[in-house]
Amino acid sequence: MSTEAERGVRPRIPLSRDRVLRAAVRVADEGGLESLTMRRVAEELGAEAMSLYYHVAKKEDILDGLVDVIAAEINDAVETLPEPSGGTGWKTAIRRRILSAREVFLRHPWAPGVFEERAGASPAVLRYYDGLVGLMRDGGFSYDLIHHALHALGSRALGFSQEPFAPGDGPGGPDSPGGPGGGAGTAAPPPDAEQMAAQFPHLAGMMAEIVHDDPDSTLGWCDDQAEFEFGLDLILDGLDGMRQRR
Amino acid sequence: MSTEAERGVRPRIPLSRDRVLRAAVRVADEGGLESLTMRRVAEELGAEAMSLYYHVAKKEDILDGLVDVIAAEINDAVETLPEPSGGTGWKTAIRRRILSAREVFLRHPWAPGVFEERAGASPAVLRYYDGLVGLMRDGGFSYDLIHHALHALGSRALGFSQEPFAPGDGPGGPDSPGGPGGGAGTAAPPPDAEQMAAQFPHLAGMMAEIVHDDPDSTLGWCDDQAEFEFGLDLILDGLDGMRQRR
DNA sequence: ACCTGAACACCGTTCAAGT
DNA sequence: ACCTGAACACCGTTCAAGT
Repeated sequence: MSTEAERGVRPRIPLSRDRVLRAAVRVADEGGLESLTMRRVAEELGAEAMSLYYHVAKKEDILDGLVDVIAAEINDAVETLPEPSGGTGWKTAIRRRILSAREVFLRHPWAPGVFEERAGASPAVLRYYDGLVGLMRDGGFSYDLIHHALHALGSRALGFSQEPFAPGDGPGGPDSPGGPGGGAGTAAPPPDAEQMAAQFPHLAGMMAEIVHDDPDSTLGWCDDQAEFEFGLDLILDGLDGMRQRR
Repeated sequence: MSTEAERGVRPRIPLSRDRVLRAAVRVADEGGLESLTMRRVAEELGAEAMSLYYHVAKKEDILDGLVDVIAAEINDAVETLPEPSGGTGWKTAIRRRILSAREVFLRHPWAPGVFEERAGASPAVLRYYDGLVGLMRDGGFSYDLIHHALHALGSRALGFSQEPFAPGDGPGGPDSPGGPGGGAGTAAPPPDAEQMAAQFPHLAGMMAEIVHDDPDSTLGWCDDQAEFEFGLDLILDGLDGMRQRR
């Protein structure tokens, strides 16, 4: 809510890499990734931007550290989960782990964007994946199939899906194209809601039915949690079939 | 390779939104997304950065336009594909479309990052999805299942997977943590190659077997194309089962 | 109508200087 | 050992001014 400086908490406590990273998480949680500047993080700590460079090498170092912090938060949540029993216990266990990891990402909506390209650098992420591999191994998977499985799950293994297209978003976006040209060059003029049915008949048909089936979902909202679980179970069930066929 | 200015192609041709976008694609293709600055795009056109603002509203407008340009390139490739025949023709058709789309992304490695958050604004992307929906509808899918399917496919529907963790990347990254603190706070010290086996036994076991099975893949490289197709087929096969069970 | 020079606010980062 | 002021190079963007 308010910075330490504003609260009058003078910088008695010395800075540290750890305090810098925790401050960075707070800044990103409040203002998103684009608000995460060296100056803003320093302000959060009641210090100057230049002081951060004594504890982190550069901004990218903070981003790497952020991945590690969030992955550690995931590991904390995941390692207190109950152990799998027999049968398809592997699937329940993996499912539970992934869904708890997802809860962490729901608390830090900026995190997927950072994980997307920096997950490989974090030991905590490796630890998380090590747990997944162990669970699948215990469930009777070959290492080869586990390897394919991790690729197939992609970011879903970590608990987020990052979908580029949300069916139900109207085209054109928040603001109109702007500029004098008008024509988008490669594209037709921005279609309004009615015109869309003509240009994208199948899409319009699908959306109409979805809205009809669930009137609560005004303007084409989707249940993210249900869709995430649908996709997850589709993949896990497919993998289970392959596991048994060996 | 060289800018128009360097080549001596004086800015006789007036600027336009279209030329700006095509120049932006060239800049991103050559230098990646971080090299895409207003000044650099202008330079590519032999103009000044300020001149761009007569044809685009702001930089975000360029990014939206970029999505549309690449999506149009995908549509061009995809709409010349042969029509599906009977049986599970829907699957072959969808598969072909997605794999051709993927080829476009291989030519523009920066594009997934932009699509990730801006795909909804592009009419060309809508057009692409409209095609997918039509194909699945013809294949006997309900709109409801198509809707789930698009969420389950996620970015794979567009032809890219954007995996946050590539099994085989060593931890620690290109450069060491830096800074005086040493300890990463939440994480153990950076494990070297041998120590990794102790800290991440399952991961190490998996990687050892993969490297053993395919000695060509020195240092844990994976066949991206094969993994993409594995995940894609896993999902498409699962969907086909659900389609038949209705 | 189309383009630009000068200028502004804001970045990340360096470095010599403070305590 | 730890922090900072001043400064630099580089962003996106505005605006009055040129043709």
